[in-house]
Amino acid sequence: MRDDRTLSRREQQIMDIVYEMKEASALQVLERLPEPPSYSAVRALLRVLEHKGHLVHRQDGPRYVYLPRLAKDKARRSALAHLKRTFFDGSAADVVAALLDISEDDLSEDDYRRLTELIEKARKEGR
Amino acid sequence: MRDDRTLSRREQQIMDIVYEMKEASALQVLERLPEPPSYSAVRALLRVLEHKGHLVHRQDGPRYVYLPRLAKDKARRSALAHLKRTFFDGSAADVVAALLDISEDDLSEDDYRRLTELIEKARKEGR
DNA sequence: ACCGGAGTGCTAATAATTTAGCATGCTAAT
DNA sequence: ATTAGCATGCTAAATTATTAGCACTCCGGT
Repeated sequence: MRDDRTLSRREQQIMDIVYEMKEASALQVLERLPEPPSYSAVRALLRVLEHKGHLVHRQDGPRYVYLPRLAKDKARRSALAHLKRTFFDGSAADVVAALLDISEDDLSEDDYRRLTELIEKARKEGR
Repeated sequence: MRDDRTLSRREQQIMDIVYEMKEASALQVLERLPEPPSYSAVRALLRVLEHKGHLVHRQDGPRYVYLPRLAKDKARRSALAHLKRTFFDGSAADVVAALLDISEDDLSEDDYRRLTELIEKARKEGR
């Protein structure tokens, strides 16, 4: 294990799954891994991720259920900031444009209203 | 090299750098890598990434300059879609909320106007 | 004509990741 | 009280990734 902050390929895949599911057992992770390895391989990785401080577990009956150690909120921001910088030259507006583009289908009238409100609110607070 | 689609840790780091810079020589990548390896290690990775189809290079005088093979637009969408799903339960509105939150400082009055327009436009087209 | 410097590709060693398998413990059902 | 099932931890082997170093080429300056 070279580094505690950056993740190996499998580690990254597993963290994504756990973030998406909020929490997951070894079996649930296994089921969602592309080119899934053995069950025990998954468990080993989960243990490593916990050791590195990315996950914590709680006992759920007989088994461990893992969840991200970092508050969802922080993880979100950090991932979003990284994406914004890496792919969008740091432009929030460009992110929104792309977002609308890929989201058309699942945005309701209410969603649009909410978005507009969010922006209005930020605009007022922002100064 | 196990897989052409998923990236190893270093490969991921390098791709991020190239995306952010639009294009980069081996030396430029090296300068930006955390815990930088040798120059020749970086060159080897760049060659691998090209072989895998993630980068292409063009000759720039005596040296190679690498750039992403995938159109920026596609790469953006794909990365954004992944983030939206992984961290935001697929909710575009939640992404925007977080985005505004981390972007306050660098949004001008004009930016806010542009954002509102984008949303208006999408709303009209979306139905 | 001969460096020196800066680029390339390639290769082989090293380091890290990823994996399977085994020993063990607990629980519930026969 | 055995057994089957499913969980755990651990370890060692196999696979991948990462790296440094060498051989070579090209160019510009002495």
